Amino acid sequence: MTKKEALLKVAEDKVRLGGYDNFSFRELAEEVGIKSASVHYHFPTKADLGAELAHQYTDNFLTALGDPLAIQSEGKNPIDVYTQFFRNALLTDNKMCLCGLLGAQGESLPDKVRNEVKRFFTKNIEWLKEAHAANGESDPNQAAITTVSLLEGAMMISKALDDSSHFELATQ
Amino acid sequence: MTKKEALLKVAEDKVRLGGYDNFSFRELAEEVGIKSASVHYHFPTKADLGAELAHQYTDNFLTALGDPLAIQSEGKNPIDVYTQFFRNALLTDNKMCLCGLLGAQGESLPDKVRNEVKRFFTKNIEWLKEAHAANGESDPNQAAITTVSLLEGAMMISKALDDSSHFELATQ
DNA sequence: GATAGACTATCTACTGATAGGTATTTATAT
DNA sequence: ATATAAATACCTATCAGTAGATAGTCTATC
Repeated sequence: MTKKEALLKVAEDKVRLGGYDNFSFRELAEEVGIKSASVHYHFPTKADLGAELAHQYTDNFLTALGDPLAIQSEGKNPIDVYTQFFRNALLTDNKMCLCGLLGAQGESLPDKVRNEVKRFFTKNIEWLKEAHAANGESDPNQAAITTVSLLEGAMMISKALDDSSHFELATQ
Repeated sequence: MTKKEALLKVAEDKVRLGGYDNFSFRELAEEVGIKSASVHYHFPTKADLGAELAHQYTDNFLTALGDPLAIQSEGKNPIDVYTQFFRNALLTDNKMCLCGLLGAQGESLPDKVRNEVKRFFTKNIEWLKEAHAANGESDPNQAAITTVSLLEGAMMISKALDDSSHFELATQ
């Protein structure tokens, strides 16, 4: 893993725990074993780092999800698969969705970062629309927005109350 | 309005826009017309301010909501009333729910603040359980958690995409 | 004269950012 | 093949700005 990759990894953990302000160049540098000035070589500004982090997070998530139609053709319900990805993020990582937290902070973020967060949700809703359409939902758009809202909200409540059984109840 | 009340009001706006780190004693002082050192007279530490803010927010919200059974006896569905309060918070204030944002940031907050956020959600779920029970729901607890999850999530998505029509769709 | 609510002045710690230097590797031109 | 140029990835040193917090002082009110 390159230093740059390591920086993004450490930053992701910190942002998912406490938001955009929950990491500093000095902390990242220290955990990775370089100096804070060197972080600026890889990411000119903090906004650049945040934007690249959200962009990569989005791409990784969508790649891992795969294609909703392909999932369905394997006999699985794509909505269940989607839900399972959120459950894993909460239970395995024990952390919030990166873009959920950043989305809530939206108005205080640099434009660059906010745009990447928007991209995350736009692409997620597109994916869910396809999935709900494939399931024969009468209003795939509404179903998509409801699904992502419920999952992000259930994550938030679980983190707030520090009890992931709430996620299970809300997604049954 | 006392200076202390004014401080809490300014702090609430800032937290609801960007989270716990989105205000400083200096900013609050300036907007209220006192010096930052004087803020420490009213709130010894930032954690004290944050905790009192969340506590008051919770009390104000529950008081405004009223009693679910009383609402029902007026011929209204308490869940619709609850939803309307969230809608107002989003549309009128154009801001996130204070405890939604703080809840997502949970792990990076001082214990004092986190406990007040927990209190908000615990009390909200209690209220919703009563409301769903009054509505004859078979599993009021699950319904309560689902309701608050969906509303908080819909708020988050609306703020992230800067489009409150998502809230309307998700809550239909 | 005691208390409340402000003040001035100051502290230490940390923030993101910049300028400029040092190896090391890679690419290009002679 | 060798000299030169350029890009890579780090470094030291430092900056101005801001953070939360404290000690001690003043003043008005009760």
